[in-house]
Amino acid sequence: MKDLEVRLVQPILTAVKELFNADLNQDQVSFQTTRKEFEGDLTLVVFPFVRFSKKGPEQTAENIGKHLVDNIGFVEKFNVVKGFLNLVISESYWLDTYAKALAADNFGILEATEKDPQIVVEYSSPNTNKPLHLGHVRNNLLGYSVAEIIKASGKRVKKVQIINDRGIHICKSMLAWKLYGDGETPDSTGIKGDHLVGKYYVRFDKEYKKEIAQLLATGMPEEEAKKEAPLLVEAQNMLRAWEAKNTEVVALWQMMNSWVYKGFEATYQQMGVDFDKHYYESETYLLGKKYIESGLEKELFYKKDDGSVWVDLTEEKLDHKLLLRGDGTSVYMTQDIGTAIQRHLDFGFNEMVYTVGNEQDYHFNVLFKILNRLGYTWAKDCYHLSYGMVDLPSGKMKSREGTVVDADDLMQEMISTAKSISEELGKLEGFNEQELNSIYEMIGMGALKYFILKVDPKKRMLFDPSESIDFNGNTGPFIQYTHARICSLQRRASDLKITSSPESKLHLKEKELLKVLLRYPDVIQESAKEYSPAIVANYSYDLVKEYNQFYQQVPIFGTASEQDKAFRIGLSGLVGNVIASAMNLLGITVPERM
RNA sequence: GGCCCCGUAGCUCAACUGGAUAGAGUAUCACACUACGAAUGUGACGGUUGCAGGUUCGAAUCUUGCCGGGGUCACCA
Repeated sequence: MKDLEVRLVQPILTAVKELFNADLNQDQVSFQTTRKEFEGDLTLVVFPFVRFSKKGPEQTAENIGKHLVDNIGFVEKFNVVKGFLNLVISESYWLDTYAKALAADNFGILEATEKDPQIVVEYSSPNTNKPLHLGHVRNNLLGYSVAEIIKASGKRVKKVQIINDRGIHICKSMLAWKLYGDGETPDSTGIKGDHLVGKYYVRFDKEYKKEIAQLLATGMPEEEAKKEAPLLVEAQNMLRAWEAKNTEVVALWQMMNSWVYKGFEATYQQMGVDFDKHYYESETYLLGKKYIESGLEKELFYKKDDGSVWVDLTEEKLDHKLLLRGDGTSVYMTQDIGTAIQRHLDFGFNEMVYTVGNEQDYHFNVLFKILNRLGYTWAKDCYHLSYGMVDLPSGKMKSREGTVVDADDLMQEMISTAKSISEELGKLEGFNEQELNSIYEMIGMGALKYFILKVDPKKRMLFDPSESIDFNGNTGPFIQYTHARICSLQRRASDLKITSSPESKLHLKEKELLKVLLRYPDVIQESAKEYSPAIVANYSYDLVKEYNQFYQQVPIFGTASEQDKAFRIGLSGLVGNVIASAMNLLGITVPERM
């Protein structure tokens, strides 16, 4: 469609010039796809021209329409409804475009070369003190998928994450394990490493609360009790010992983190996400300091009497923000400044995308402003892909109240639900155990991924575990099912020795389908531009729906002529390829049978 | 309280960035399997796009004010 628009803009500008003697620029030309109830393929909105033509909208549209038909070969005819000029594009245009799509190796996907822009996409970035939960699932799926979509739009992409492997949170787990752990390990207990460490994080909180209660009973004020509780003091000591590189503490830290990494690796693998480079906070947390200090010398920042360093962003309508503590240690912002600069040194990126929840909108707003103030012109090329929280029917997820949905549990539950539904439907006969399991996994994970990715990232969304595996309607399994059916069709066609061919006449239903199909390249570009996998997801559903209608109404192996059969098989095959390709961008695998 | 995001059918989500009669699914009801896979398709029902103004040929979309929901304003990350 974009292709059509590009080819029409100039002729339209010329038409306006010749007919009404007005010079317009191409921004004033706006198209939309013709609504189904009208005849036509592309619609030009003529309202903007009315003031130049000094005629009514209908008359203006008539004039332009006639001019286009007379001058452009592929504009066959037109009709006018109010101020809308509906253009009918010639059949040969559609067939040519279709033939090109069919001949393309990977229709809609652009391969990046060394000359194309380099994009860094950060996502996941977990803490190492507890396992991943539903919120991380949305983060990972979004980040991975956006990276894949940007890649498909013809740019180079590096996927990175920063692992928050140090700090008070991991010390809490370490301390609790040391005190109450009895030497438990993932091997000795059979518990996944991240879950085991998470278990001691919870244990810490429990014991800590007990201590606070005891202190309160002695009459100590609550504020003080929270700070003075022996466990917390000891955890803080541990953090200091870690920073001082105490060998015992560092060894414990390394051991427990290694458990967590192994656990995360399994979760990432199940989710189907991966990374090109990991950054560790333990290695980067000191990086930002020198940049703050040099900024201080240039008087971009200021120092308070207690020695803390601040930036005044009131001119940018933001607040004052702390950059270095009074004791000279760094804060979250300091590290992010350092890491951003480091990444630019590593990759020389043209753009960097941070996939982080919208509770950090303010943080990233400030971060980019500071980078800009430090003189990094690429600060404007940093983008915060901010996504909304995932709600449960029971309300908000709260770790304290135990209403957190664990990522591993969730994925297993989706897969086993896929299994029970499939068994109930009595599908899937003639597969062996291994094949069955692989199909259940594809379906369960497909349902989960699609359910999350079809929603506009910036919107808060509701996740209902019981309703998420709906296999009807706008769902992953519905799309997978259509793909499996198309594969079946192709197998049969091959048995019947029908080869696909683009040579045919376009019947109405085929043309409708073709129009949707040929939008795919534009959809990828738009989705990449908007950082929204939802655009690809919703498009896939449109395509599948259109195909199912086509399938229901148009016989493929029946009474059709040989030529029509060949055409329909070719068309179906391309639909199948586009579905597989689009799902692949979302990290969803499509089975050939299910 | 200041700032930011969100509010669309009973429910879950769309709407090509200002365009035609706001669309899908789900739920409810009614149809269609001797069929290329019914995990499907067709139809009915369902709306003052939170409310009230403004901008213009035209507003769910831009703007102002209210109402409701969430987030954020840490020497936490």
